[in-house]
Amino acid sequence: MDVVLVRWPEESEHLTELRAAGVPRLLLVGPASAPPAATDPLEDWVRLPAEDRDVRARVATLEARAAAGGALPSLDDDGLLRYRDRWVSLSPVERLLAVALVERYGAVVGREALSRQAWPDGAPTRNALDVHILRLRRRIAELGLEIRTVRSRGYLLQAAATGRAGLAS
Amino acid sequence: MDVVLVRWPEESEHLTELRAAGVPRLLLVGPASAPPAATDPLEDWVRLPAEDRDVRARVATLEARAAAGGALPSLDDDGLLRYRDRWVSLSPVERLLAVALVERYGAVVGREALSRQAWPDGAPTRNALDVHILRLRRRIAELGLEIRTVRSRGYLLQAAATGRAGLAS
DNA sequence: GTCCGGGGTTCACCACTGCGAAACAATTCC
DNA sequence: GGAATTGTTTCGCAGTGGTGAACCCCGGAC
Repeated sequence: MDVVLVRWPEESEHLTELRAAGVPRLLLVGPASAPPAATDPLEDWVRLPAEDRDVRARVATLEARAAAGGALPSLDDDGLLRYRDRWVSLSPVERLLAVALVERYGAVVGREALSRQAWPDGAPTRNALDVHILRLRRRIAELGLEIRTVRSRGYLLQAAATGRAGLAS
Repeated sequence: MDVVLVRWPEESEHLTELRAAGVPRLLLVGPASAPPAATDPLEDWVRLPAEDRDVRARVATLEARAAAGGALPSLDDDGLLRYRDRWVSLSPVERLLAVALVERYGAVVGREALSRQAWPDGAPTRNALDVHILRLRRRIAELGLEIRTVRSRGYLLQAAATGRAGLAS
C-alpha cells in the first residue's frame, strides 16, 4: 500500500480518515509547527526542510510496516504461492505441503499432518518429507518466507526473519 | 521503560542487544550517514543536527509505544514460548519448567515445585534442575526474558532488565 | 578477621535421536 | 532429448538429557 504524504497541519483534515482506514502516512511538518503526537506505527513525520534520502527512508519504513502488517501468503488454484506481490510456482507435492502450512500460517504443523496431506495413502519413506520440505524451503526463500523447524513437533511457516542478528549456527 | 539514545553508526554494536531486549531506542544519525532501515515500532531515528523539540517528540512517541506494550509471555500448545512478536521453541523438559514459570510470571517459583513439574517421579540428580535452568535462561535471552535467582527460595521469570536493576530485594 | 560449607552457576563430556543435505536413480512431462 | 519432479540411500551434524566436577558467592562459625 502506498504511503500518503500530508502537510501538517495544513492538510490535517484528511488525517482522521487516513488513520481510520489504516493508510500509512508521512506528515510533512512545517518549520514553525510542533510535531504531532501519535503512537501509530503507520504514521511518521519529518521536519521541513528535509533531505530527499531522509524522506525516502521514512516512506520505505512505513511501506515495510504496512506490508508486513497484514500480509498473508495465499495459494491459488494453479499451484502458485503468492506473497506480497510476488509468486513462485510449486510442484504438486510441494503444493500439498504448502496448503497445510499456509492454512496454519505462523503455527506449527506436525510432520504427521504434513505427511498425510502429501501422501494420503502413506508416505513413501520417512525421509521423503524432509527432502520435500528442503525443496520447498528453497523455493519460497525468494518470496521472503521461511519454514522453521520445531524439533520433534513439526514445521512452521512464517515471514523470513530479516536483519535479526546474533543467532548462532 | 526509558528510551536509549544511540549514535549511528558509531555505537551500533549496542544495537543488537537493545533490539533483542525490546528496549525503545532513538538513533542519532550523523550528517554524513544513511538512515537505518528498521521496521520495529520501538526504533526511530533523527538526522543531526536536530531541534530539541523534535528529539523530545520522537522520544515521547517511543515511550508511549513501549508503555502500551506491557506484554506477557505465553506458551502455546506446540511448545513455543512467545513473547512480543518473537518466539523460541523449547525442548520437552524446558517446556515443563516454562509452564510453571509463566504461570507465576514475575513471582518466585520454588526449586521443589520446578523439580516436581519437570520430573514428577523424582529428579535424576540435584544438579539437573540447575543445568536445565541454565539452558532455559540462554534460550529465552533472545526474547528479552530472564530468570532471576532468589537464593534458597527459587527462581523468577521476568522481562530482562537491561541497564541497572529496577527492584530492591 | 579467616575458614568453611551450602547453594548456585557453568563447563565438559557422553549417548542418543531427529533432521538436513547431497548425491543418485527413476519417472513423467513438454 | 532434456528438464522437472519424485523417491531413496547415506552421511553427518545439531539438539537433547543426564552426569560429574570445578568454581563462585555469601553467610555463619570460630
